Amino acid sequence: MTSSPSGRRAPRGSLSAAATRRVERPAPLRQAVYDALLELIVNRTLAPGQHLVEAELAEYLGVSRQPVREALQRLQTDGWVDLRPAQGAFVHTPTEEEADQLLAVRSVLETYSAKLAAEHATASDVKLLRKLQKAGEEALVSANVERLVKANADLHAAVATIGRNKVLSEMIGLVDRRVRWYYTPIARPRSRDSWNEHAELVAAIADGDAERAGQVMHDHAEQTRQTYHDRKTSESSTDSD
Amino acid sequence: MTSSPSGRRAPRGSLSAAATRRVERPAPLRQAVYDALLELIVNRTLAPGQHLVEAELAEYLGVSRQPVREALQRLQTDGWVDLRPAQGAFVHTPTEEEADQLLAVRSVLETYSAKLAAEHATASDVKLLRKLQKAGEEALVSANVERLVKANADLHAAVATIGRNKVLSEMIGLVDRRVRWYYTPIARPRSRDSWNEHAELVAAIADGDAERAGQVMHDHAEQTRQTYHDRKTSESSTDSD
DNA sequence: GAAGTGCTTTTTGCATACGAAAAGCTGTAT
DNA sequence: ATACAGCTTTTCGTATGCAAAAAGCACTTC
Repeated sequence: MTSSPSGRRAPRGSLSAAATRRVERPAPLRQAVYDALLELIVNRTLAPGQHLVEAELAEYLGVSRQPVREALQRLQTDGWVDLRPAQGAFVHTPTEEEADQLLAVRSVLETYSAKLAAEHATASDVKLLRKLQKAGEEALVSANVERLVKANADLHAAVATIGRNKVLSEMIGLVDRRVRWYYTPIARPRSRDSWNEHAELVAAIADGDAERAGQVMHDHAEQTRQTYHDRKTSESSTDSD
Repeated sequence: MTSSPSGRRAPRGSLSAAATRRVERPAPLRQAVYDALLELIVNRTLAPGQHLVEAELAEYLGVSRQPVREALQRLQTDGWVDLRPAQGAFVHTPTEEEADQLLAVRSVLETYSAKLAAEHATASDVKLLRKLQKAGEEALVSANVERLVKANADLHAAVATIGRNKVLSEMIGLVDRRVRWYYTPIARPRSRDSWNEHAELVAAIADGDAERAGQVMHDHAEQTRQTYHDRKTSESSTDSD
């Protein structure tokens, strides 16, 4: 589709090695803005419900309103901000109901993803999973929440990738990021159990046992969901920050 | 058109009846453009792979490039066009692989949706489903492909809505629309069986039998997927349009 | 003192303008 | 005749400008 050896591109001379690496694209500004804003939202610099004024963001980021607008629109379709017709963008405020719905969908998608992974995993795939598992265990020991969250995300992403279904991977990526956004503040308690379950999952995938992998992932996801609810319940009284 | 005799907006007095109906919003232009372009893509006026030039679309639709750009970006995140960094938008060309992946994801999501529907369905929900089922059967008799496709979409959308999971509903909406885009040209053959399966599904939901509803929906989706593959296989020789 | 009304300010939505990159074309040299 | 190089044209990406709508504020009135 893209590469025709003697085709229109490939200006002059024969380049071989550099062919694989896509020419350094000008880096679309809107993408950078999107990433920057997403980061600000995820790390709570921009609080839920906050009104985002295009001009302010533009000045803060040193760009014009245009790329900011475009980034905000994508942020909307991805569920990070709400774009009210003539009022602008507001950081999305997650409701308990929505969080639960996301966790439910995540459970379903991840379960299927685990099954696919078990069916497709090669030796090197398993090797990668074991490496990520190890990284997770180490992060667990270091008690570094941020590292732990990242390790968790990496493992799940790897499983999705191994499943060889790009559509599914992308969806899981979207859902997981939002779940993590809601969930990060309470990610600590369940870490030990969580990584034990991960180990089981990796084992099932290594065995190529799709049914078991699916079952383990399902239980894992439901555990996470349960933990979220427990937290929420005990939350009603504690009024931190 | 939006004229309210005593002022543009009810300030904070006591209005009761009109409170439910949101004041007619100015209808964001980008949304209209999005809908228009999506329509053009779905009905093949804009062919897969075609290069969409912003200026052309803008002139054709009688607007400036700005709303067109914004619409194109949303179309990208929804998977309808590919936005190449410095080259513009191209109507997405669905590959067989991607179609299958979408059908697989759809199967998983719809199965869960059916389970939820069975758990949540009220008497009036069932009534609605039966009405939609009837509409589908009638469309089947009329042999009107377009009507049939719409009836099918309506039923599935209704099931999703009854499941009371908005996140899931939206996802199903996105996936289904794309599946239908790929699938419409070959929607005919399986209609009869398809609606028999629908009837079974509605019955299971009416019984509140989540397990059975899920099973029926799963089989239904997999049948669709199978049909797609069969078509594709017999397609290699026939070279229509 | 409270409520309503009109005005001002702010902010979005859309349009236009300009610079830069990419693609295509033409001319020339081998 | 072919291939390369430079130029031209097209089209995107970003910035800026302008009008309309919404929110906020102060004033007036009861």
